[in-house]
Order: sequence, then structure tokens, then C-alpha cells
Amino acid sequence: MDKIARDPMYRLLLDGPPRSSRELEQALGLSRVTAAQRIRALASEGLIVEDGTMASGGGRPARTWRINPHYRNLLGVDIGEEMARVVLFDFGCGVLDEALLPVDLRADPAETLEALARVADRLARSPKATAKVAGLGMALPAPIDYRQGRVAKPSVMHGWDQIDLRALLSARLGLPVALDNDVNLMCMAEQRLHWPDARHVVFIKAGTGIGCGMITDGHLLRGAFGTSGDIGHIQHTPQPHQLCRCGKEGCVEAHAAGWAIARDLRALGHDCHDARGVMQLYVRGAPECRALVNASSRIIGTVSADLVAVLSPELLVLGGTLAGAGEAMLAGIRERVYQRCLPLATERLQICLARGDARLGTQGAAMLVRQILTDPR
Amino acid sequence: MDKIARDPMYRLLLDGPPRSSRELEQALGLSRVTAAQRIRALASEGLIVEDGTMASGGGRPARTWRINPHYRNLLGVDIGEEMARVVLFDFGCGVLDEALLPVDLRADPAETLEALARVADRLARSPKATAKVAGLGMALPAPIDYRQGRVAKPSVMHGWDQIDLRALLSARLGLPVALDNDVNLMCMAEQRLHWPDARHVVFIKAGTGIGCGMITDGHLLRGAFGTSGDIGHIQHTPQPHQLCRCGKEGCVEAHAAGWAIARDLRALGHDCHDARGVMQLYVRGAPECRALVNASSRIIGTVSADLVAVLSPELLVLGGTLAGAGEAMLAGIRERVYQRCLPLATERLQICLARGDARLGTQGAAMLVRQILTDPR
DNA sequence: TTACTTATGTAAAGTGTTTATCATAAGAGG
DNA sequence: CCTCTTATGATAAACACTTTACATAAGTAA
Repeated sequence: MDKIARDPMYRLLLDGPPRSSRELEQALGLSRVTAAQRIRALASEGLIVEDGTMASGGGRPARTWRINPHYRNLLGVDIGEEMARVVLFDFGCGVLDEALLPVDLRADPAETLEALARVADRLARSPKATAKVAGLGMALPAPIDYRQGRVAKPSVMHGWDQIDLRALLSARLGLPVALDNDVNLMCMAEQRLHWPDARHVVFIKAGTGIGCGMITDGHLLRGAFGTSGDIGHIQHTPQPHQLCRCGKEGCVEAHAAGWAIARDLRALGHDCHDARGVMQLYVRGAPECRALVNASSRIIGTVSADLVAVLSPELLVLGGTLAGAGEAMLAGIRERVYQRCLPLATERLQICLARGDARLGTQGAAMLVRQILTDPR
Repeated sequence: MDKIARDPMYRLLLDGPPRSSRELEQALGLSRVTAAQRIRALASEGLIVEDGTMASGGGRPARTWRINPHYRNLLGVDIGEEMARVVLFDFGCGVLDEALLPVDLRADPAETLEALARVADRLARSPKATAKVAGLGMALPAPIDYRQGRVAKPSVMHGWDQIDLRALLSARLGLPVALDNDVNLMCMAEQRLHWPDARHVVFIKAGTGIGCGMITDGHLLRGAFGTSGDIGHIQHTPQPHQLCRCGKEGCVEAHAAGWAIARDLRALGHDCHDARGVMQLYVRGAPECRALVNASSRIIGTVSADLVAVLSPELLVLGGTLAGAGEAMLAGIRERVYQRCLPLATERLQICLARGDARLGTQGAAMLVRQILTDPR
């Protein structure tokens, strides 16, 4: 593991927009002399580069500095329930190259890992790479003990909790590796990249499964055991109870998740297996599908209302495959949130669709390993 | 406002147990020389005093240092829906003197404030006082914008949102004043004083109203608009909907709060007006009251289960007047939490009664103003 | 008692930061 | 063009903290 600057100034530029010398100085509470000195040091090592000049306010305009995206590259992996995505990023989380591969989470984890490692190796040597790869981050659809770097206790990833995932991958690839839950990472990437000023965010991922990530006071909320955000298995007692894949009845997932909608569509004679299939039917305009998606959005809205009442966020973002239904999903969520929450909590609340694309999970994964690599500890 | 040390070393001793020179040095990342020098400075100003010696580990035992509780005194005020409590604390939040006064939240806030100010003035000159009063903290049963120092938009405190509470009180008393929501402050005091090692805590206050406070990663969670923890007006669709005092139907409060139980007891012919009245009947063993309290505990348990699933705390504490029912309340909460949450979230979760007494709110208020007085900013 | 261990005090030398001062660069506005 | 404003660079003295080294204090274990 090669050394990368752990200077707080560099971290500030990694997380935020380009800044001038004066802004850096003020943000870090340094004197002008020290700030300038540290900027020089970072620039001479090639970690940061000049970005441009700010608008003049009547005097000499300030130069701004930004990170050098080509100082290192990063790999981000997002394992979904049917597909895995591997993306090669520059150090600013800009996309350089990408690969998809099918995965079967019920198969032997070792085989899946080896397949992933081969793809990662190939991407690291891609002609589109601009620098050495500094680390790999991985998003997984399971609760993760992200300090231990392993799956805590999976609902859909049978057998994955037995292995020391981080050590295994790190040894196989010769790279620092960091893991976390996919929803947490999507939440982090969405906030950092698209809503940098929001300090209290709830991110709801509605796809084949349902989960949420939370940012409070600018920090990702992982909970005491890394299992936070489990809204999929809250019971909200809808009229006829449905059996959930977790073994309980009446879970949110069993009524509103992609797999549940697909189940209901199959019962109506459609060929549909997951959230992606639901969206295919949805865009074709199948009325039964639209009705089921609308119902799902209202169930998700019910849970969202509880989250808003408890956490009082300024922003509620909907992501995941089902967010492809766009305003239709938002309408159901807004309906329930405004109906059930007190005006004080909703009058300044924004409810909207995620701005990030399908690479959000991989971006969050890359940001996580970058964060760990540059952490002063 | 007189100056009080803002040295991080002093804050560490304020928040935690007595520590030795070496422990302080390590906790703050200082060298031995600097730590000793700063300890000398704090001791010579009378801010800290020697506490004793640690057990010897084969060599000279280390001296430990603690804050000097008599350096300053603090006032804590907790305004309830029927009574206000004013407590004079030493700087370690030990109780020195105390007063209760009836309040009517529907009356003119100015009159209530003047009555409070007179009591505060009297306590500050109490013969039990050990030092000058450095500040006053106040806990209020309403959402508070704690930066602005005023009531955000009250449900039960009509008219209180019109006034700049902090400025008014501060001018009247000639003291720094800090405000926050009562449940937030109870949560903070309970965690800091009784569970200092717990970093993820949910505190549920079940009294005349119902609310919750949350500590995540050791920090009190206030949300974007200071309105977090509003579990009283979550709708959980119990069978026959009850009208809530907020104007909606089916709120948790309308079925489980002290005022709702009192309402049901009055319908059964009992003379009962608030949570305190409910507890009086409860300890006398009235069967209808026991049944209603049990039902309430299960409704609170349902909400608790959602909180546990979302936040993944290591500790769920029940406080407030209804917590006086003890194990009976816990039983209902545990029943629902273990029934509805995944084992991963509950296997290491503790569910218990608050250890703090009726002064918890005033203690939190005193801690808040102490925190602000010693904040380096 | 002596030997060993850990805690604490003091002084000198070195590192990094801050403050203060002076000089230069580069825009806006007249 | 000149003047005003803001940004930036260079330098030196003052300051805070760290490291190192040595001395002393106060326990335990033999």
C-alpha cells in the first residue's frame, strides 16, 4: 500500500469543490503562510493542480486548487443480486472504464470473487487507465461489519459471512480493499457528489430489495452493529399479510420491493423476475404494473414518513431500480409524507429522485476506499 | 459572561471520569511535557483538582485529576406540561438545591418566565450554593431551534414561539442561557451520566406526551430543523382510530401517551388528568389502568422496533413518567422489538429503564449550557 | 534493605505555526 | 493611464509543542 497524502487540506479538496488559498486557510484554521506552504508541498508532489481563477471582487482574482484526478486510479465494485458492476475511476471519481458481469449469490463465494478479481485485474490494466490503482472499494447487498471488512449476517448472500472478504481480496489483488453495504455507499455518493451542502439526508433504495442510508450532520450513520437502515423488514401491517423472504409476514419488502411486485406480476401471467423486469413492463405501460408500482410507492411513503418524523432530514432521495418510475414513485412518497408528518418537519424538506446513475454504488465504494487511504487516523 | 477554560483537556475531564496525566496525554495526542504543563495551568486556576491515585502496576502510582465541582455553579430548568423544576448544580452536575413551581403553558409566557426567573435568582443566592452561577440551561417540551435559542413551533406551548426566549432570559438574569428540547436533553444526560461507553442510544420518553432522543456515534441527533425524534405523531394504524391532540388520527400519542391513558381512565369513571395521575392509579393496582399501560407499552414497542431496525442502537432506554411502571413497560417493548426486528439488530441490544431520576431534564440542560460555555468554537 | 518499575519534573534543542511587515501581482473602475 | 482592491510571496521574530535526556518520587517484589 503506497502512501498517499493524509493532509487534511488534501481531504478537503477531495470531498469538496476547488478552493482558493484563502478558503483553504479559513476552512482549516491555518495561517496564510502555512496554508500557502502546504499548498506548495501538495502541488509539487502532483497531488493537486491549479483549477482556474475565481471571479474578481474588485481586486486580483484568487487562484483555485483542485485534486489532480490522475494522481491515482480507483476500482469500485457493486455486487447486485443479479449483476456485478466494476468501474475504474480516476481519483476524482470520474469514470474511466467499466465492466459488468453476471453473479449468482447462491453460488460458491470463492468462484464469484475470483471472477470479480479477474475483471478488476483487467480494468486496472485498461488502456483507459490514467494511473496506478490505489485501492478497491466494494458495495454488497448485505449488512457489513465494515471495520472487520466482512459480511455480518447476510439475508441474500448465503455463505458469504464465513470468509474474511477484505483480507482475501486484498491478498489476491495486492491492493487495499474496503467494504460496506451498498445502500450506505449509494447514500454517501449521492450526498457527496450531488448534494454537498445537505447535512441531513435520507436515501431510500427501492430495487429488488428495499433499504435506506442516512447521513446525519454530514456523517454516514452506520449504527452500533453496522446494520442500520433496515427499513425493508419493518412491519407496517398492510391489509392481507404477505410472506416475506426473511420468513416473517407483513414486511415492507413483501409488499413493495421489486421482488414482491415481480411475484404479483407473475401471478397475473407476466414474465417478470426482478426490479429490472418490473421497470421493463412499467415503461411499456402495462396497467397492472403501473398499479402495483403506485401501491409500492405509497407503502414506501408510509415508511418514509416515519423516517422524516424521526430524523428530520432536509432531503429525502429515492434511488434504486424502481426510482426509474420517476414522478410516479415520488408522488406516492410525497402523498404519505405530507399527509402524515407535521408541517414543521416537511415545510423545508425536499423529496426528489437520485441524481446519480447506475454507477452510484461503485462511486460510493471508490469514495470509501479513497477515504480510508487518505485518513490520518 | 465570564471566561471559563476552553481547553480540550478540561472538556475531557468535564465529560469523562478522572484521568491521570498519562491518560490525558494519550487521549489528546499531546506530549508528556505539554500535558503536564497544561495540567499545572488548569490546577493553578482552580479548574481541576487532584482526585486520588490509581492502583500501582509495579511502580509509582499515577495521580488522577478531576474537575473542581466548586469552580462554578449551574442552573438547570425543566419545564413540564404541569410543573417546572429548577435545580442548582455544581459544575460536575451534582445537585445542590432545588425548587418546583406549577406552570400553565397556556398562560402568558412572560408571566411564566418572570416566575421562573425569580426562582432562579433565589436559587443562585441559596445558602447551599458553592460558587457563582456560570449559566442557565432550559429544557422545554417543544421543538427548539437551539441555535436561535427559541421555540420553533410548539404543539403544547402556544404563544412561546413569538419571543426570543434566550435573549429575554439572558438579559433578565444576566447569565448565558441555552435551550433545547426536553427529550434531547434527557437523552444526553442519561447517556453521558449513566452509559458513557454507549455510542448509539435511543431514549424514549413516555410521559404525558411521547418523544424520543437519539445519540449516534456519541453525538446528539437534532436533525436539519431541530425537530427530530417526533415519534409521538407517527401513525401506526391501530384498530379503532383515536383523535390526537395534534388534530390527526391514529398517532402513537393518541393511543399510548399519558394523556391518552388518562382520557380512557376518565371514560371509565376514574379521576385522572395526566401521566402522573396514571401512575398513581397504576401503583394502587387498578386493573383497568394496568391493562391500558400494558397496551401502551406494546404500541411504544412497535415504534421502538422501527427505531431499532433503522438506527441499530446498542441501547434503548425508557424514561419519563410512564417508565415508573417499570418491568411492565419494558415487557411490552421487548416483546415487540424481539418479535419484529432481525436477530442481527437485537442480539447485542440492551433494553432498559433510565437510570436518571426526575432531574434528568435539568441535568441535561445544565450540561448543555456547560458545554456551550466551554466550547472552543 | 536493594533492584526494578512506573510516574513526574526540568531543561535544551528542534520542528512547525503564527504574526507582522514589506513587496509584488493582477484584476476593477475611473 | 492611475488608483483602489484583493491575492500572493518572502522573510524574520515570537510562540507552542515535541523530542530527548537526565533526575527524582513513590510504589512493588525479592
